[in-house]
Formats: sequence, structure tokens, C-alpha cells
Amino acid sequence: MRIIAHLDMDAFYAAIEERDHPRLSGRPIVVGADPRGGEGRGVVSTANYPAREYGIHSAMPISQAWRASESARRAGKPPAVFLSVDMPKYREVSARVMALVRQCAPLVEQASIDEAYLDLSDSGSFAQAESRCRTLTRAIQAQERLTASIGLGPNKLIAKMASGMQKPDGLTLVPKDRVETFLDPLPIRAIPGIGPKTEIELRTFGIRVVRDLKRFSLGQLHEQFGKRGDDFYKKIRGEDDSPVTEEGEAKSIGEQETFDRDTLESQALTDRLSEMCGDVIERLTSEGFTAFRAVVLTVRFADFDTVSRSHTLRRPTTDLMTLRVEAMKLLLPFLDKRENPKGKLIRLLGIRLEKLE
DNA sequence: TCTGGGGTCCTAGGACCC
DNA sequence: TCTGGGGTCCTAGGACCC
Repeated sequence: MRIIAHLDMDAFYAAIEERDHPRLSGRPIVVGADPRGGEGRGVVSTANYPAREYGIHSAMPISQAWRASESARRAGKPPAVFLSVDMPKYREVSARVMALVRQCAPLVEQASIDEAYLDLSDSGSFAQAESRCRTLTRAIQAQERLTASIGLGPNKLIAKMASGMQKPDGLTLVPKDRVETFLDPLPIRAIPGIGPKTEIELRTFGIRVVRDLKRFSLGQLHEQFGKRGDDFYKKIRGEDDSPVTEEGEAKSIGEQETFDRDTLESQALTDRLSEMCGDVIERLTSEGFTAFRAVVLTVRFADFDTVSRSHTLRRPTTDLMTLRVEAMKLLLPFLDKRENPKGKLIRLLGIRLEKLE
């Protein structure tokens, strides 16, 4: 019998900041872009639980979070504390947490900076696996003063869906004989792989919860959604045989940046692109790759229209000058009428290396 | 009202080859 | 004037995840 756990740190970035700044304890905390008094351009990375009570959540525009905080302040509540993202620190904490996770299970797959799957099949029973998970969360709490939520299920899909059910500091068990009861009433959006677009599409068919989607045959779902439809058919029945695997290597390395203000000034754009090329080449080599063969340039205009242009080289290289030349060739048409007839200002520039060796 | 940064995977058309 | 079937690679776009 497979027993899989999914561990998910609670409000990870915000929890780390709260821990490191005792004076902020209990206050609403928003980690993300600089709000600039409501004029900031970015989004919220993580909001802690008090901030969530103001309606602030991950991926929300920071300007909107600012307004939510302001209206709470006017209502006599404490305003949110806005902090910038400190990735090096979060990566360090993550590495220490993952080390504890690896002590707990023979096979661990780190799924992101704050998530991991554990194969606990060698426990033999859910009760045993549960006890190992509680030992793990106690160890994380003792060493890092952070809480995590865990889901236990017969596969990664169910474990992942279960871990979110009782946040924060929750442990949710969904053994095989309870999978159907667990899944059926959930909104379809809870299924990993069903995002906002698919949710809207499914709603036009009158589908809101997992049970509704079960009325459709495999053939019907394939007809409508192709390969993803096949996935949906299995997922809503709780089927998932994907193994817990230690990660492979990256498939691409890139960097992108949204500017403080939109621009079409070619010197500024080419200078910035040139720097970004240097950064990604540095990452490429420091991560142990010997070459790349494809370059992808991304341009986002002021109206949020986002386009990409790519070029595959005849032979792999790590040469910075080659990359800069290729990147410029991809960018230049956007600076004049060739690819930008209306002269739209540019909001974001990105460069990505693919076909890595 | 405004929408980050770092990724993965899938689709679809066209070129090209056998 | 009519013109297959299959495979691979390249390019562009889009959905999704944290």
C-alpha cells in the first residue's frame, strides 16, 4: 500500500519574517512588492493569517493590498506591515526544513521552496505514517519555530489536496476508502491543473464541484480538453500513480523584470537586457550546465499584451557575447515599427535560456 | 483596479525529411 | 492539376503552479 505525505509550510515567507521580528508578532504582515503608498506595481507574495482577514492574499496587486490595509486602519484596526521579499533568507530556511524532512522519509521530492512529498509507504499503516508526520512537524517547530500542514493519502494528488484542508498547523488523513467522499463535494478549482480559465469554461457546462464533472465520460472530456481532459477524468476519481522522485535538472533558466515605469527608450532597454544576459549566463554555469542552444525573449507592453520571440542556435554555447547579440536581434524589432507599429511602451523584458546541456 | 518572478507542460502550424 | 503518412524540429502562445 502506498502512503504519501504532502508537507506545505504555512504562510512561509510571512511566517519567517514574523519569527525574525518579534515586535511584529500578531500583526498583519504582507511580504511582496514595495507598495509605494498605493502606487507600487508588483503583487503580494505571502500574507500571514491576520492580513488574510483583511482580504489580502497571494498574487493580489500590492496596490490593492495597500488599500485593504488603509481601510482596515480607518476602521480602527492595525494596518498591515509591508516587507520586501528576502529570497536568500527563505532559501536558507527552506534548506534546513528540507533536511529535517529527509530525516523523516526514505524518499523525498521537494516540490517548491516550501513544499515536499514524502513516500511513507514503509510505515505500513496510516496510523504509523501519521505519527511520523507529527514527529516531523514537532521537529520543524522546535528547530525553526515555523508551522507546517500535512496531508496523507494513497498518492501525491490526494496528499496535496489534503494538506490544504486544515491550515495552519493541520494534519489531514485521507485513506483510500475515504477518497471519494473527500473529493466529491470539493469545487473543481481545488483539483491541481484546473485554474481560473478552466473553472470558467467548466462553469458554462454547469459544473461546479467534482461530483458534477463525474457525469462526463472519458471520451467527452477528451473531446473537450484533449490530453488535459484525460487527466481530469483520473484526478476527479482520485487516481494518480505518479511516483515520488528526487528532482531532475532544470529545463530552462531565465530572468524577467517589470520596470518602475513603462518605456521605449532603446538605450535603457538594451542596457538592461545586456545585464540580464550576464545574470542568466552566470546562473547557467553556476548551476552546472555546460551550454544552452535556444534563447527566448519576452516583451510585455504597457497594455499587458505579452509576446515572445525565440531563436535556436546552430550549436550550443555558453558565450555571453553570442547571447547578447541574439537577444538584441530579438528585441530590436519591438523598438520600431517592425513589431511595434503603434509604438507601445514596454512594461517588462525577459530573457530565458532553453535546450540546456 | 491592476495584474511579479521563476518555472513546467501542452498545443498547433509550418518546414523538412523519408 | 493533384498531391499520403509519419516523424521531428522550430516557433509562438497559453494555462497553470508556487
